[in-house]
Amino acid sequence: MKVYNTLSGTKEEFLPDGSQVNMYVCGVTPYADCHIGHAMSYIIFDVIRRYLEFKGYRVRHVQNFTDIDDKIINRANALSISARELADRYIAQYFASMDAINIQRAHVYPYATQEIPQIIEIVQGLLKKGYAYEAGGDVYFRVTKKPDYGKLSHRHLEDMVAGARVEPGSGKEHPMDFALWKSSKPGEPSWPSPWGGGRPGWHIECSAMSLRYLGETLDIHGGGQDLIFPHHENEIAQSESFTGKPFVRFWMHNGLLQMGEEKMSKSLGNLVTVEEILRKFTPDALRLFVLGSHYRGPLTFSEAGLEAAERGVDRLRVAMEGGAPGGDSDLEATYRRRFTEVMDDDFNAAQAVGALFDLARDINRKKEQGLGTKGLQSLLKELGAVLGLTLKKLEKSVDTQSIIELVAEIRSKVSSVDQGLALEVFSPGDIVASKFPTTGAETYIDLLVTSRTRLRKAKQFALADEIRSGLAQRGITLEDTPQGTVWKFKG
RNA sequence: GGCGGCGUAGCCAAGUGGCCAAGGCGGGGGUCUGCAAAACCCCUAUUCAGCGGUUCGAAUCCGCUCGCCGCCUCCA
Repeated sequence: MKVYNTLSGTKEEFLPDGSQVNMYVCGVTPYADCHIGHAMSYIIFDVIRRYLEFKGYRVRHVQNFTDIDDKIINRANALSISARELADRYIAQYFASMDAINIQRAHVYPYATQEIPQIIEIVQGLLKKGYAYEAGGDVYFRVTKKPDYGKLSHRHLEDMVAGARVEPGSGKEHPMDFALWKSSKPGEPSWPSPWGGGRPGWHIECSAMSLRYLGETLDIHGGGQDLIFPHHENEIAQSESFTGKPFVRFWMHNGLLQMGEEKMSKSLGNLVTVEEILRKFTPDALRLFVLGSHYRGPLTFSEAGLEAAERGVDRLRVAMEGGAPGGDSDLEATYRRRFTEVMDDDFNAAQAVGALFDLARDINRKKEQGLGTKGLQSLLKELGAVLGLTLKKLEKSVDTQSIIELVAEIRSKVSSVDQGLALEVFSPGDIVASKFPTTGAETYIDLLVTSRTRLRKAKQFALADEIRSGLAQRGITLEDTPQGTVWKFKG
């Protein structure tokens, strides 16, 4: 399979050492709710991992939490809680959001604050080799000592220095030198070190964690494109200077989520949280929205786009319903091959999704023809799962009370039309059931559906249609099939 | 100033030298249905921002022009 490598700027043949793939994905700084940009990135790397596993690789996935930095300290101070408390709160929130959108958990989630000894060891090693220097309790990386500094982001030191926004740090030898260790100010969280009390710089934790949990050379290191510079560039500088080995075989970066004309970012304050999205759309719809475009390209957030994705995923859900035993091994093999071919080409999930829609059409076609569909349906389920789609039926909550009101309304209308019909439509047992509002809404919906069927048999179509439209207003759709009427929640 | 990306049907979007330019949403027609819904069938880009060039052949390669965006500062 081919995978695009940011380092080379081309697609390369993906050949890990053995059957194991070591994958490190940059995690979050837990100081705020997860937004859909995070969702996009982690959905993408979730699919990459799921596909590698589908291909038979054993993936070891490590993802960090940067649980100490300026933003955490500032936010914690503003809320008058400890940095630890704040980080723990948002780490819990991170897991809740990601679990909700069916992201597989990494095997290890190291915390920056729990890797201090490893970090200090690396900083000491870099000092010893002359790649770093101390300046007043801070330790900086000496970028001029690394001749290929800039190789990931494809820039040169001279160009960067020429840029307007580079400000020389007080004790820095070179404006692009970056902190490995920062001395702490009074009142800030602090860890003892050979250079005095302080805390790690932003980039060093990833070098320490990946080295400890995955070894000197990673197969895949991923994150958003916004991390290419300076974060990942600096990680390379640190890690390779320390170990003398190549740090990463494949650098993978996802495109960024855009909000209309501008990007979504914390500083612009135009964030949409995962929680907000899930109030309106299903996790599958969010996934389909993300996977509909290429992972390296930008994605523009839009409610209309998510609505389209919701309708689309509903087609896949419908294809999973019903069906008869039987298979079509040729067709199954064709789809499996098509799916694999496009995913082998740098995880072209958009093409894979296209294959799933065609597969769904073939399933529905066979259903119409009365042919066996179970084989194709289990394939759709399997390939959908590789993309992290659950294809679960929509489950929404309904207002039981409003359904009961509809029952009462319909009953009075039926009896005003024909007393005898009323008795027939709502049998005594039905009416007894309706006197107990503690019963779930399903009971009443079923009651209405049954009554509607009887009304239709009696050619009372106006009343039957009132039941249908009444339920529709309450978020429930009816479908009359040869096997009878089924109801479902509206998408 | 440096680096990188984008511009494909009403909308989203795949496609990087050659079968009819994926797929989704939307729209139109039809089948089914008491009517619907869902599903299925057919239609919805002779054309890929514009202009030149390379080639037997380009949306795909090269050049220029126009428009848009990201990174270079915390960010997935």
